[in-house]
Amino acid sequence: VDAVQEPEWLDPEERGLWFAFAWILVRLPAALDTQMQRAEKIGHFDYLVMSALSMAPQRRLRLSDLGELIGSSLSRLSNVIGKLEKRGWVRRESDLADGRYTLGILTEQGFAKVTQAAPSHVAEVRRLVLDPLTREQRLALRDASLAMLRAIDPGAADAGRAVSSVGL
Amino acid sequence: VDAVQEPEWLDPEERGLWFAFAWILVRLPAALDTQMQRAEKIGHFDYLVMSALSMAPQRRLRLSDLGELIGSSLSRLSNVIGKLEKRGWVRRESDLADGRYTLGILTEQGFAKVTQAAPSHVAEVRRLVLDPLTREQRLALRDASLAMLRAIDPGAADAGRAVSSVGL
DNA sequence: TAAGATTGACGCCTCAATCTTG
DNA sequence: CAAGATTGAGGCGTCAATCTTA
Repeated sequence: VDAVQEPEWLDPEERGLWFAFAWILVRLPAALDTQMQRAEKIGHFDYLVMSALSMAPQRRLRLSDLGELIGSSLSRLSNVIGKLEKRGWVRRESDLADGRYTLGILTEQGFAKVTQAAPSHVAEVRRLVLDPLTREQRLALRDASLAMLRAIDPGAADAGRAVSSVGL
Repeated sequence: VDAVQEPEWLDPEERGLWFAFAWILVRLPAALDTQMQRAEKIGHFDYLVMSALSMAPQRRLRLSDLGELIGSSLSRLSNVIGKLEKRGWVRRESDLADGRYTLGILTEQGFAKVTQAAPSHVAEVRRLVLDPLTREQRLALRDASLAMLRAIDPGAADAGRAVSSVGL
């Protein structure tokens, strides 16, 4: 245990936090994704894309805006949109206002799918995140998240707020 | 945890937490991985593997134990060990006590690499997680993490403790 | 020229099938 | 057989290069 003893190492209290939290960072996303895949036959990220579209006016968004909103690269998004197109849940359309943009548009079937899958997702978020925490812990976790977010990317605070208008 | 009658959607307070936290779940691991890749030319997961080995007696571990310790599948681990072998940081050896096991053994160069990379990693954890939080927030985040961990996998509480002896 | 979008190459992860050892 | 480990196929993400539109 004394193999790596840097002057800059973490003290026991810091380690207690970091190890517990690091496990969450690994396990929680995996758990959410597995649940969505099993229960609804759709990946968590795909669901996020469709969820964002479902909340947007006209259920449509420019791909670049959508990417920014959910924190995805354009190339990843392009592939996912292609996949969702094949499933009949999303279609593409060139933006009439400016041909450089491509609109991602949720189809009726896509909207139906999101509507069907949402309760399952919400239930899982409740089960794994909300329910296990006390009200104080929930508030602290929110504040801690915002504080870390500022450290990670000072410009992302706005994006975070944008997402919250979407309904992850 | 079978909730009897949960609302289908989140109320504003719950959403405030979930959106902020979900953003962390996406950004923080990516930020840590990018930093390790840039600064030390090694992925976060690879570092974790070598770090675990560096703490073990004789700097060696059975692959199955190592996988359990850091929460990795055997196939993923096998590939990573192969990669680290090519870099000269790890070598394999059959377990003399039971030939079914394979030992992953950290080489001198591998140990040197971990030792060199550790301060950089710790500094980043401090910068993104520890420093932005108050002491109260750190304690709350730890407790919240443990509570969520129990909900995700009741048996993982022990694993979490095991990792904390390793020095993620 | 710049920004949005797309594509292909490459690497990584998961799953299932397989090999090995006891 | 059972457990540990390895391998190959398939899906996915990133990066860089390219195409398109303004």
